[in-house]
Amino acid sequence: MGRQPCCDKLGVKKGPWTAEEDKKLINFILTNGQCCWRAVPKLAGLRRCGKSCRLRWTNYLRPDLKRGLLTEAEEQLVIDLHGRLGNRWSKIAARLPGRTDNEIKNHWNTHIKKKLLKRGIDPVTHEPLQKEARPEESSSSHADILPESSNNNVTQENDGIVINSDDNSRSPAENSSSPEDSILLDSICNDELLLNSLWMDEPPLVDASWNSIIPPAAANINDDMGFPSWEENHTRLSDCQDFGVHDFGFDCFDSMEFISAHNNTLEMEHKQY
DNA sequence: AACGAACCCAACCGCCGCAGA
DNA sequence: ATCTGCGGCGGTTGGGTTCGT
Repeated sequence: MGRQPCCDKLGVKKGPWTAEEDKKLINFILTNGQCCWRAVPKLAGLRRCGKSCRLRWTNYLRPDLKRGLLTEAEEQLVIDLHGRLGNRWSKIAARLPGRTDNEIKNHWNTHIKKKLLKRGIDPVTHEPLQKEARPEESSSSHADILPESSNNNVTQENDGIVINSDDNSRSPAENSSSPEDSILLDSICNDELLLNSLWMDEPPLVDASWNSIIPPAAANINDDMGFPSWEENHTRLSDCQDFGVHDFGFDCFDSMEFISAHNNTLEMEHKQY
């Protein structure tokens, strides 16, 4: 019989969001928090489906989002985590504060895949590309590439996660990231507890800690962007990764200061079109 | 300058898992 | 035990931008 569409198709707007819609959504969420997304469009006065609102918020409007290209360290971390978790973009994104699964997925498909191929590494299995029977490149589906436990450095978890124990040992020369980036990467990659928690599929880390990290009174609003600077928050975000997402309540973030600053930012961004 | 190719990324689509009835 | 609705996830697409000729 099929499921009902998530929203009434009639009268529901699609396509790019306007500044006006963004404002409505931001204002609504900042005043009411993230409640049931299905109800959001109606309550916020938007002609969008709830799913679209959620996506817009999580991928674009969330104030903790870090814009711009991924740093070398972040990229390396993504590669490492992908080697262990596969295409679980949301889980990977949870390890990179300020990055969304969509962003990482896009970056993977457009940049990292190519980089790995250039290095002679299969982006799917994270193994060195073999001269043998892999015609053209290795972008085929997961299923036909996963090794059958024949590799000494790759084991397979019961849920299909591919683990590389040492395949990710790239030459340091390739990683020209800053010392701080390296420290960040190392601290995450070498953290056995953290990695174990990944295997357990337990989400110890956070994708939403920003809302309490930026207390309204203490929020350091940048004049140009309207958001606290990433550099400043990053340490705090990293620190806060020791807490679960549920340790932070959304409702504590309710800054009219932020709303107006954010609105200004949005206007500026939309004017660029 | 004009055109096509390649690239990038925001947004959509459809499926899945979970919770509640 | 089954059904239904919702949120979330990963894959895909389409339009805009940049690059190369």
